[in-house]
Amino acid sequence: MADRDPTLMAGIPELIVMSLLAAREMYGYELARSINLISKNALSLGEGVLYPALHTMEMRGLLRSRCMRMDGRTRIYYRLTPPGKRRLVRLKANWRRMSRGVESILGTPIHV
Amino acid sequence: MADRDPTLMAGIPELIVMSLLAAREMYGYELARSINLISKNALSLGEGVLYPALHTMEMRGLLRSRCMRMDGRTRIYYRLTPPGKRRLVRLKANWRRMSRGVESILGTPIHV
DNA sequence: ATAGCATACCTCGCGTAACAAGGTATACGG
DNA sequence: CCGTATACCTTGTTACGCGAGGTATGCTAT
Repeated sequence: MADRDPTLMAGIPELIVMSLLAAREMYGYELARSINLISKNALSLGEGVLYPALHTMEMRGLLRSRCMRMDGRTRIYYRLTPPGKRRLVRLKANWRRMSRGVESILGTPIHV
Repeated sequence: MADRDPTLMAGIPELIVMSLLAAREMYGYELARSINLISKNALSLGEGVLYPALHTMEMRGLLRSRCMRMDGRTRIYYRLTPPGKRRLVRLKANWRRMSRGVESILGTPIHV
């Protein structure tokens, strides 16, 4: 369980969210802004993608959330669980693998 | 038309098929084998993905097909049309962009 | 001959993920 | 007290990727 590889190339939202959460606890809105910021707008997770993704991941036991009041704001912070960390390792490896695969084809002017 | 960016990160089948066809005319089965071969099995397009994709792309005017008899085999060869070439340029740029975006996040142990 | 395998094409139906659009509520500055 | 930014959420649609299955032909070995 929590061990499937859905579509080989989709699931980037899951990958980048987990990757950010590996560094530190963050809340939804913050994740959305960080993704835009760090990737220089190459990536952009709409809230209609982000929030459902967070809920699904939590339901699958990959994330844990806790409600906190900070700066007069109620926020839901998420962090990785151990299964989530394990899954992140696998997702990262899959990404690199398939990314290299795509590059190998893009950079093949003359092929066999 | 023939100008949409579907899901930001899906459409890899379309990208790699067009990328191969940019080099030379190929037929479906050959594409499937080439993708496995060149990517060293990092990528694998099942026929349930490949053939529908080819049909869709042809319907959208990105590919043209012609039936040929070769080596006692009937094959359907596909090649890029001018709109297809233009679209390939865009898809490639999108791929690089989003690929770099993902890497920027994966490689961010300490972030802002 | 003929069985079996590789080649070569195809379709149907499912699950699910990405997305847009819309909705609620609170804090804060002017 | 109004607008904007923050912060969360859901619903409905779409379409993509995929597995499973189906057809037909040519080659090779028995």
